[in-house]
Formats: sequence, structure tokens, C-alpha cells
Amino acid sequence: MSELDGALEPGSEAAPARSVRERLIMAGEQLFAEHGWNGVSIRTIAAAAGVSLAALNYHFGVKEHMLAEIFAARARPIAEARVRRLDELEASGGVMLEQVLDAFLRPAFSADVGGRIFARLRARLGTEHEAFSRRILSDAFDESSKRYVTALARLLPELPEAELAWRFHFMLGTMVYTMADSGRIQALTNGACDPGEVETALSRLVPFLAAGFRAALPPT
Amino acid sequence: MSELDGALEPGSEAAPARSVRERLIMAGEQLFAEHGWNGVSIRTIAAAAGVSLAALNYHFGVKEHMLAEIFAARARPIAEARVRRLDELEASGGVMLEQVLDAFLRPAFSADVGGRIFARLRARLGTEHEAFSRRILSDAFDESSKRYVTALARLLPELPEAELAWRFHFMLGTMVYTMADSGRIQALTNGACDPGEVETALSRLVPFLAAGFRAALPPT
DNA sequence: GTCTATACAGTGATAGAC
DNA sequence: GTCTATCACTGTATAGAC
Repeated sequence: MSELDGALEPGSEAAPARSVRERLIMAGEQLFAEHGWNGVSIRTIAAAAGVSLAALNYHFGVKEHMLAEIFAARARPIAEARVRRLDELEASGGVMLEQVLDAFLRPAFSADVGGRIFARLRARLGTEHEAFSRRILSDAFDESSKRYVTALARLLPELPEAELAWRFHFMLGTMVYTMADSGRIQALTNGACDPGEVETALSRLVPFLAAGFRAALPPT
Repeated sequence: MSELDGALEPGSEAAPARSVRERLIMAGEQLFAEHGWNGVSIRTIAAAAGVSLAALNYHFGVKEHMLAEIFAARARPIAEARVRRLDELEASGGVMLEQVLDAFLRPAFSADVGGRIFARLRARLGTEHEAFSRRILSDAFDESSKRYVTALARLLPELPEAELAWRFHFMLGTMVYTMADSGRIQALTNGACDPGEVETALSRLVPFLAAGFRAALPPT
């Protein structure tokens, strides 16, 4: 972004001279991940990035905006991966429900870099219902999620629209709660189950959800 | 609790003279529910209860302890109702999976008084994984939840212990996420679905979860 | 034991100079 | 764009009255 970056010799990735804004975002992401939203002050973040407190405030205004930018930066690749996988599936013809669910869930769980960081952030936003948190989530995920709802509707044609929306909502609950890794399952199983293992969690989650999506309609 | 309460004429419920501690807890519950954990200061709570700041600190020490007491007060009746319903079910003989799930979920959703208040608190605690939050949840729910895991294991004898734990964990995810009412389902359905309606949510949730619990084991 | 008054270090945010 | 200085406010602690 900074016009100074161009002066670096080519081939030197991870350029040591990043813009102030980038340094702040990197420091913020790491510190928020380590200590949580309230566990770290913007002063600490500014110091870690080597800038002054007011410089941080100049770039982000309020603390929440900083979180929003960090979140959006991580969320976009996830939403894009979801859409790409769905495209591939639909192009390949006969799609199975399990494949669609895996395509939706896997990018969120994998989250190439800094997975845990993003996961807890996502979980926390999912439980707030202030306008600010809603906006962050909507901007990041509404578009791709609606594509999945459409795809699921085609796979489950007998399911009324509202019922499908509920089941999609339930899926989000299992996903967010597992990503949050609150320690509840460890407490109940004396540590036998660990939601931190991506493949284990997914191999458990997908069949569970697929059965739920296919469940017979409740008697009205 | 206060010995002054006895002086009131009988039949006057909602006694106007409560102990300082009770007034603080009532004010704290309402304000936390409205504005969230960080949205309200202990000064505000103390003022709402008509006592001084230091009096609040005398009773609760740190802010977190106040939340813990409020949560425990709401959680205990829920855990008790769960155990009572399970006792009744088991005493009546032939138990259906759907009945067990309903018995577990309904008390959390109903939460006779101040339902929303508690629901959001529960959801938020479910996403924190600090030792403090874990302890609150464990103290409140581990015992009754383990009874349900046992009951479910009897109903689903072919399910390995670990698999059952995962599915129980997924159920908690759908429950907490629905109770949190984050607005995601409204965003995706343009407001057509409202998780705030207890009977609607339960009638959707129970069949979904029952199918998930009954799902065939994934191929190893 | 219960409560008040007061003080303190640290927070997010802002104003205005450079 | 970035700084210094400062603001109102937070959670917490203590000393002492009843």
C-alpha cells in the first residue's frame, strides 16, 4: 500500500517496512487473540506497533473499528473459499449434501493462518446482538451464506424455506460453538474430546448435521 | 432473607424492602442484560440499587463475582428442572429420544423469569474460555448434563462414548446460539424466522437434533 | 459486619500543535 | 499524519464511621 514498498528489491517477501496501518493491524490481531478484547488496551497495541496512542486512534477512530478491520481481513478469504468450493461442486454435477456441508464448514475451521484467533472472534460476535456486531457479520458472510441456502434448497426440495433457514441457523450454532472451544466438552468428558482438531471435529460434525438437515418434518 | 421482611402484611408480594445484596443483584441482572458486561459500570449498578460504590465492592469484591452470583441464581432452577423432568421421564418407563431432548432444552428456553437476560449471559459465557467463565458454567451445569449424557447413552447404546459427547456438544451449540438470538437468522431470512418464540424454536430444534443423534456412525 | 467517603492507576477518546 | 497533553470514566483498594 505504501509507496515506499516499491523501493524494496524484488523477491524479498515479508518486507520489513510495512505501513503503520498494517503494523497496527498485525499487532492488534496477535494481541487480541492472546488476551481477548478486554485483555489488551489500545495503548499496548500502539506500543507493540511502535506508534503512539493517538496515531492508532487516527487510523481507526474507536477500538471497535480496529476489530472490524481485523475480522474482515480474515473473513473475506473464508467467504471466498466457500463460494469457490461450491462453484467447483456444482460444476462437477451430482452433489451430495455432505459435500456441501463440508465445503461450507471447512474454510472456517481451517482458516489457514491464525485460525484460533479468528475463531474466537467469530464466536464472540455471534453472541452479541448489537448493531455493530451484526453489521460485521452480515458484511462478511451474508452473500456467501445465501448462496449455500440456495444450494441446500435444491438438494432438499421437500423442505419449506423457513424450515431450511432454521436448520441452517442450527448449523451455524454448532460451528460457532465448536470453533469457540469454550472447554465445555472437555469438562463433560474429562478432556477426552478436543474440538481443536479440525479433521476430528469435521468428521463428527458433517454426518450429524446431514442427518439433521434430512430429518422428517415435525408434525404440524 | 432480611429479618425485616416478616413485618410486612401477608399477601404483599414483591416486598419493597429487600436487603442491599438482593437489590444489587436485581439491579445488576437487569443492567447487564440491557447493556452487556462492559456496557454497564459497577457505579451505575450501585446507583440503581441506591447504595454506594464501596458497598457493592464489599459484597462482591470484584465485578466478575457479581456476575457469577447472578448467573448461578438463574441457572440453578434450570438445572433442577432438567433433572426433575428426566426423573419423571425415567419413572414413566418407555422414554423417547425426543422427550429427553425436550426435557433438556425447554427449561433453558423458558427460564420463567427474565428469560432473555439469562440467555444472553449464558451464550456469552459459552464463548469465553477463561478459567473464570468455565467454572461458572461447570458449577451450574456439569452435574445435570452428565445425567443427560448417561440417559442418552442408554437410549443410543450403539453410539461410542466419544461420539455421544460430540453430539451433546453440538446440541449445546444449537441451544446457545439460538438463545443468544444474534440476529443472524433474521439477516439471512429477511426477518422471516424469529428465535425468540420458544415453542417455534423447540419444535424445530428437537427433530433436527434427534435425527443428528440417531445418525449413522461416520466411516472410520 | 455493613457502609461511606475518598483516592488511585489505568482505560478509550479527543484537541490542537508540529 | 503523527505527536503531546489532557479529558472523563473505569474497576479496585483503603481508612474509618456506625
